[in-house]
Amino acid sequence: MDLGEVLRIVKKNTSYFFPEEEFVEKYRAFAEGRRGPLRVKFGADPTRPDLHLGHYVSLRKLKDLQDLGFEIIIIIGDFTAMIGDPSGRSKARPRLTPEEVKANAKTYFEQVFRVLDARRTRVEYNSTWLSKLTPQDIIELSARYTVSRMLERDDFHKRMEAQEPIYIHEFLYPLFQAYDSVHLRADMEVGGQDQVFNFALTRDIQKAYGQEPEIILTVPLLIGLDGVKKMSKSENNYIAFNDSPEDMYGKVMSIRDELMEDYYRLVLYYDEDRMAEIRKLIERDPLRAKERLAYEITRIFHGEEGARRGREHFNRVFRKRDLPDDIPVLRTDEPVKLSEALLMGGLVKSRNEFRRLLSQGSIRIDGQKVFEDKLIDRSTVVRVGKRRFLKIELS
RNA sequence: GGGCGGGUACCCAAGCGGCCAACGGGGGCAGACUGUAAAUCUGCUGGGCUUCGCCCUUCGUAGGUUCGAAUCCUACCCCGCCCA
Repeated sequence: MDLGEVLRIVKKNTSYFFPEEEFVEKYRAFAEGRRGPLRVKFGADPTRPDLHLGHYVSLRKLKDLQDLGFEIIIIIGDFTAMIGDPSGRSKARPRLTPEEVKANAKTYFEQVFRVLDARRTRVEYNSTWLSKLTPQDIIELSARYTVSRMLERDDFHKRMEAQEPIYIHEFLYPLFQAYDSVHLRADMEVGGQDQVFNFALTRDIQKAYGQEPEIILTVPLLIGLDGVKKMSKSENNYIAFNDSPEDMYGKVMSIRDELMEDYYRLVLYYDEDRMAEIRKLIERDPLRAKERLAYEITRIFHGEEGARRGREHFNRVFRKRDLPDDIPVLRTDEPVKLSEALLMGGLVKSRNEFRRLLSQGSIRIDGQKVFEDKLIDRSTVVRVGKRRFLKIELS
């Protein structure tokens, strides 16, 4: 494969790729057999094993690199998880026990290896080397960077201005992450756009340890379901790998129209020719464009069959306002009040919530709105709002 | 260590003796509309109830003053800023 083609693949959908000359040099050496494959580092956060489409953007990129013959190294940050990445956050995360880390890592890999080839992927836990660092080592490491440079980082800067606390150990996060790269002699690191600071710092640290600095490759952040913030678990605006086909399809349908283009490009990975086509479709027939997007994305994770199921469910439940084919059932042997049934079925959290919904006309029995707490004395289907259902079976 | 400011519901943030379950915004939920769980508009958003009124719990923690406190006092815990 010629260099131009390699660069085209590597640079596709990146927000930041730097420095290109260093990459070219390393790649040439690799292609000419003067060195082994480039070691590409990717950090995983074991506190949140539930992967979502935002992660998919990075993983898809890694897949390309893997297919170019590079060595993909996934770092399970079990040690750094005790600190918590300060990126975009204001609170430290809780510490995890080794057992929790192990369990999380397992679910994590189940998801990652739907995209990457497990046999060709190396996995490392950073506690392996970080827990062996002595206080002297840590002093040595932290002596390579200054406080003011650390404070340049956007997150810290904002927190300073907002007069929010910054704890000293939070400075250690980027330093330890950098040390991972030193330990592995990483040639390249992949991550989201929000990792640019950490990666840049890593380059400096590597140089300070007399190593060649890693090449930085970041992918754009995917905007989440709220249409504003980046997709993340803590914002609860994400589409997870493990969402059911119905949820996945529905969630994609719920993104705002303006986001479709991003999703086509970053998630479906369409190239420029197809994007031109898609832009026209979005313009002409946004609903069809979104249906296609929802179908294609669901298909990645659930196959053709799952995508069809998701679409079918959506059209039935939301467009036609019919009942889904899979409704939770509450069995009872004597008549119950509607409020009791919904409480037991978990459709409402409290009686007060029930009363509110009732007065707003959100509760339907067999399709008919009800406004009082009726006694249910026959088998029936209750719908709360658009999305909550309960079948009550009286025996 | 000293001085000052601050800790309010899921988040941000008003309130500063009774009209406070507590303004406003965000988020969430719901209704209308629609091309969808888009957009837009509207309502609701601690719990319980014998439901248009009542009871319980909540304003960092623990006590106290008062007929009555998120609002005043005391102690303690925590955060920010400045000085050292």
